[in-house]
Amino acid sequence: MSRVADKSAKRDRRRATSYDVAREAGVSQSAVSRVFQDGASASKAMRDRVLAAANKLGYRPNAIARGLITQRSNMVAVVISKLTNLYYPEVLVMLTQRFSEHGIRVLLFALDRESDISNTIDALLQYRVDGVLTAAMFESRELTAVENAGIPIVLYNRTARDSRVSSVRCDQEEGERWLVEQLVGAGHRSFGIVAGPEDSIVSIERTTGARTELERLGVVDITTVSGDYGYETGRCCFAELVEKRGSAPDAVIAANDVMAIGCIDEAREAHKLRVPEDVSIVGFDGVGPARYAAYDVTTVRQPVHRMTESAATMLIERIENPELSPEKRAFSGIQVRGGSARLAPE
Amino acid sequence: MSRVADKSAKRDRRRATSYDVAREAGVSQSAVSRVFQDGASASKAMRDRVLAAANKLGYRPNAIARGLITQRSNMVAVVISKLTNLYYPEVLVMLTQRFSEHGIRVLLFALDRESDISNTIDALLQYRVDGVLTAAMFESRELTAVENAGIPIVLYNRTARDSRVSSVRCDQEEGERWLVEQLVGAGHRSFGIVAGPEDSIVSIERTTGARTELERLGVVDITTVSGDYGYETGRCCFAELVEKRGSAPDAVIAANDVMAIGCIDEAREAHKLRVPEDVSIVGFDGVGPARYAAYDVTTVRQPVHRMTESAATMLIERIENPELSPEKRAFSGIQVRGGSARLAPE
DNA sequence: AAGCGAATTGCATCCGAATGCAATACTGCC
DNA sequence: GGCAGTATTGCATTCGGATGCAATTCGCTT
Repeated sequence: MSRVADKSAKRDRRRATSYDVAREAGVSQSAVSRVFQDGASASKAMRDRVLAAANKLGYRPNAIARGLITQRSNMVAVVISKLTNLYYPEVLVMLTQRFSEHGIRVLLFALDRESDISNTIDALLQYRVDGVLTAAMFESRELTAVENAGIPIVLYNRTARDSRVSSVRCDQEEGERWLVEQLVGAGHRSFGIVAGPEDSIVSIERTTGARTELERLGVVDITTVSGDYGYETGRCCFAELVEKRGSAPDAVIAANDVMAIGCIDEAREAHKLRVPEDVSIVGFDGVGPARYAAYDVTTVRQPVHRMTESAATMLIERIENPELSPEKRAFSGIQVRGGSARLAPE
Repeated sequence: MSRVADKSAKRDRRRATSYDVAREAGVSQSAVSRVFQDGASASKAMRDRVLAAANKLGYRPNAIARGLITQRSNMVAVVISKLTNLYYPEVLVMLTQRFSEHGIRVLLFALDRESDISNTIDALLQYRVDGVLTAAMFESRELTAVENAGIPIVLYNRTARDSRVSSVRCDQEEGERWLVEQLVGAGHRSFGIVAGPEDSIVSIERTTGARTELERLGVVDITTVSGDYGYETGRCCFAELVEKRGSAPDAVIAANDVMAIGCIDEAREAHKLRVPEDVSIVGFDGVGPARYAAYDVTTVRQPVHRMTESAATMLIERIENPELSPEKRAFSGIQVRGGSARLAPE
């Protein structure tokens, strides 16, 4: 009795397989398999019978089993790190949708500590993902591990010294050049730079981009401090800048919008400065809060939509044709002339 | 010649299997399999030889094949919808980390249109996920489909009429009661309510919670408008409120922080009102921007950390023991007395 | 009605790892 | 030294669907 109950419970739990459907429809398992494929040949009669049976049993092809035999899991790994900018959620949602339009699922990996990365690589290799899209830092060694496995990889907003790797990025240097030109053109002569975490490549690109351009234009009064991309550190950084220099600089260039917002608040609240009259503050990214009326940050917006579109497409192309050579795409940011800075007249 | 080249290229591409390792180590495939499991018996000598061979060949067990035979994919589906609040990214990252601590991977599904949901269900059933955690709306029919497949499911911030389903949520009604008490206690008598999208359960809970409590306290002057959780509509909603009523209400209760921020900006900029002197504005969620000095929103913060922890744990427990009965947990929000509203003295 | 090519269908095998069972090796004990 | 008892190891099978090949059926021509 208990055995019977067990068995029936088990049957309820067990999902219908192609064999079950085949039996139900009185055809072979291959036939069922073919009906659930695109290019396979199957007569209308067959198709109808199989679909009816499948429907009756609630059959769905097992993607795991299919992946085993076809050597395609139809999954890609998307790797993000915790520290990444506020705007990544958008990126994530957009990417997921792009992939899903192509029948590809996203296996998400979020790492907070550096040490996690090797575990992460291990996991994604075990799951035989068809491709990897990463917005987190990969060392050359890690890239090699993924490449050796023959898995295409696309870097999002990071570039590898290793030139064999495809990447999509926003041209941070170009964006910073524009910001600097505008600020210098408006007469600012002393500058504060608020960098992000030291191991953030994006931050490095932005701050060195800004510094290089400042120096090219003959600006010598530059003070640099660094935060962690967060609001609180934005405030601290502004305070630190003032303390270091004895007074506020003419302009502050923050490595992202959130820190720029922190700077604006700190300037206004703690230092009674007017923005932009007393101090100009600019950011980078073009995230939502940068548009809030209280801040209206002058910034460079990343063309997130086109970037994710591009990244997904590049990865899919390389999954379908692994011989495709690497490609690096850089997108120009969108210049946003907000009210948080005095700029050169247009 | 070309055949040889092909073959070698193919071998490079093909990943080492347990058979390859077995051959290399001069043992059986079963032995390799056992070495890569936890509770299996294997002598030290065997283990060493196998690990050496595995290491040499860069072998990693194929999670897909393993999943097929063990009937456990070690993946859970996390479903989010595009419209969801700004704070979901945190949720997503935290969840992913919780699961990954248990060796469970996250398959991400993002839906923007309602119609997507049936495709999504289909996809997650095909991938034989071990569990489903959803922050998007599931109709009773969809819940049934998942349950019939014997897959445990946990709802995040939604409750199903269907009481057989586990869920984790923030007690929205309680939060709204507190906000309303505070506002009424401080003497506010006319209220505007800014609701979210009409199909958002969270919004419905919040606004009816607020309205019920207002009515209980004898407040009759209530005007309701609705937006889409975004900043822009927050601004529009405030304008709409003023237009509808002919003047601003004493207080505005927004369904989330972002719209509250929109209201604050609109009140200040377009209507030259002081916040909170002329109008009090409160939100819900406790997202990052709510803390920015320019807004300092009075709100109820969701205990995201505990909620995600709880949700992940509940799902994992039910994966490991499917007989476990459903459980609903409600967490109290954290009261944040910001500067955007006049409140009753503590 | 016979004949021919194309479309369908079934058979058998494969993907890569897990596992019950049986065979073997090893341990300690008398 | 012999034997019971335990720990290792290998064999064979299994998970669920895809696919090359051969057998069969169908449609159409003459």
